Amino acid sequence: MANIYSVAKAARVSVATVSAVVNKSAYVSPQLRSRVEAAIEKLGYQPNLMARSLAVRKSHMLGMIVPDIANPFWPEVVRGAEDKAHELGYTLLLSNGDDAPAKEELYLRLFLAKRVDGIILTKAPGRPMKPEIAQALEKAHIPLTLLLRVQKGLSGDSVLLDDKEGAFEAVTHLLRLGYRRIGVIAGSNAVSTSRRRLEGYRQAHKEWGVAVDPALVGVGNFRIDSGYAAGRDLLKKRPEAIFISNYLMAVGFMQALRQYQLRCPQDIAIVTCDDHPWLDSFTPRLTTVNFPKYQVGAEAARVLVDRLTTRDRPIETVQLKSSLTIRESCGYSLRALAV
Amino acid sequence: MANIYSVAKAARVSVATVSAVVNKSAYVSPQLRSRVEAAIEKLGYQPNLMARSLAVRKSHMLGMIVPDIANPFWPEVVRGAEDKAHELGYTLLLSNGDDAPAKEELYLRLFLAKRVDGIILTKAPGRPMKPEIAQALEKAHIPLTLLLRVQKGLSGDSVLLDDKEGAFEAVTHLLRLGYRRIGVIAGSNAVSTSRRRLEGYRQAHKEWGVAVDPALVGVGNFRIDSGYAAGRDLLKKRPEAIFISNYLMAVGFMQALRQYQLRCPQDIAIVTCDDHPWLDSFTPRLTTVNFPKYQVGAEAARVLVDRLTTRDRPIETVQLKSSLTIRESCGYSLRALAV
DNA sequence: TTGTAGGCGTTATCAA
DNA sequence: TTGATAACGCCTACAA
Repeated sequence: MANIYSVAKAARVSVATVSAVVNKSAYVSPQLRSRVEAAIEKLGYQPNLMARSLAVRKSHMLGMIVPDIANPFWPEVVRGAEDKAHELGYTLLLSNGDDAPAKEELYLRLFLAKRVDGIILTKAPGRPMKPEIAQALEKAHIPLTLLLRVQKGLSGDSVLLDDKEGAFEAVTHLLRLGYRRIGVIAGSNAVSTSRRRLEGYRQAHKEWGVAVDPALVGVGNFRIDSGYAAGRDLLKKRPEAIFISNYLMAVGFMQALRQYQLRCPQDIAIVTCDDHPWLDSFTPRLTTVNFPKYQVGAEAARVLVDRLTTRDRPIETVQLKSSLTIRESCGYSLRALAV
Repeated sequence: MANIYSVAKAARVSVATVSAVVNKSAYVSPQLRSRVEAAIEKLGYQPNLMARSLAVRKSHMLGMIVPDIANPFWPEVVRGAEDKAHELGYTLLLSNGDDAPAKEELYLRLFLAKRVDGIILTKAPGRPMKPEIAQALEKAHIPLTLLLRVQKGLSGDSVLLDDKEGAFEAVTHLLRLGYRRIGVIAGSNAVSTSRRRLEGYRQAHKEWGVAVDPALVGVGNFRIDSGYAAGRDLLKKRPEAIFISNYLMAVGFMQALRQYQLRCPQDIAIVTCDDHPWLDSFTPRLTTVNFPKYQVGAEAARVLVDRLTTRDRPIETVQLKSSLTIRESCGYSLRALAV
């Protein structure tokens, strides 16, 4: 493939001149410029970005670790991040950490070796980041922006959701409809997101002066199986309503419901997290806490690139707002009169 | 960050020796080896993969263009491709082409500039690939593996689905249940996948000696809106059943159904393409043509890397098999006696 | 305004 | 067995 020397030769100029016209980094006389441009055209010259990165010591690549792109929560987030990254001139390197610290470390090391300029990380729960890795990141001046989850020991910019407020609204909605025995299926306690949603659940109860029955608090891991398992347990305790911390666990919960031949919302009301376009079309139509997924990803890329391009800026924490989308699964239509 | 010179100095050896131990590319005496290893450890040395790529003229990166990661069909495919790529020592560069030729060209050029070793492409419909780009790919020896869709003028390895057979099975299932006025919502005719699914639909009718009513053939673009629009039109023609070419259009169709206050499967039976774990949990439970999405992605990466590592191999075309997952939306339970 | 030359971090080819 | 040294393709002072 053509390189800068071949176009320089073809245009009868030096490589510096070619570089100048390619990067518009210096004035080049019209004659030379057009000769260079003609040569570029003729040879189909594409600057080698790897070589350029090596020279300028900037890869213009961003690493991103999400738990699992196959979990329907993430695609939109990734799409947002990718769109914004490209818009700003960066390429995204995507990895699935599976919430496993070992995998996360593997990918972090890969990012380090690839000399990405920055990293968007949704931290795996459990083991905190290895000091060696944290130091290497530090030494290489590779900034981290935390996505959704925070963890003590990890500092940096972050873009978060209003998990607590979202859960609070959701559970308040249920309380307002008259439900009192409200269960919850939370995610792992090791994840800040889960903890904050659980706090929201508790806070709502407190404000309404309703005691939380500990037997109605279930814990899962954000995957379908765990929603099913937690659902089987919880349903024995006869809750009137339930708040579920993400979509996949809600799917699992529905399986349990089906098995017990219970109907929603007649036998039990449901409010879940994460909205999806298709929820409108199937029954029961879920009432959900709707997080701005695309925007989360876009903001993460934006914040990270800001950090990269303007130095000495204070740490930035953006918190995006959720909104409650009310459909039938919360029993709204049945209970409306009770409001 | 430490480079090969600093570890060479720290270990009092030459860079060649360091390189040899890092890559195990030559015998190094135990003494020197351990000195080098100690230095690497101490300095936290990570070889710079960009520099290495420049030197060996291999980036170990694969470009991948999918229409839209936010369309729930793709995440699993991408996950499969990513897992396999990593397993084989490659990194995936993901881009969303939005089925827009202009975007596709943009990303193809980016891949070219980044010197990816190979490209997995789900071709956008419409305009064929620009000759200049095709030639550049050719000249740079960057192989293409086609994902799901073929297009005349584009050659190379490919991994495809048995679209026609899948659709044939689906529609045959409906015919077997006794439906005769069976509609279809196909994807764009410019996409080979759509055409083949439509062929399957026609073939099934032919084999059963049932004439296809042209008024029952709708066309969309794989997105929700188009499913809704096509649904509104089609429902006026009073089909007894319908076959829909992908999940998102099925979601749109359900909206139309809801608007007309029609029930599935009592008023109309539905079979769609693309299965998802959550389809089990919501009503109507869709009968679907289940494509092995993860495997599609994994195979694409595998085929591409095979092409990269063993030369002079014949073009490979892998075709993966679908299977019909029967639930209630096809009216199976209502019609079972009729079989 | 244009060109020369050194550096970015590796690998690979030869000598020694 | 080890070590110089020339690529790899580009950028960027610094000179002219």
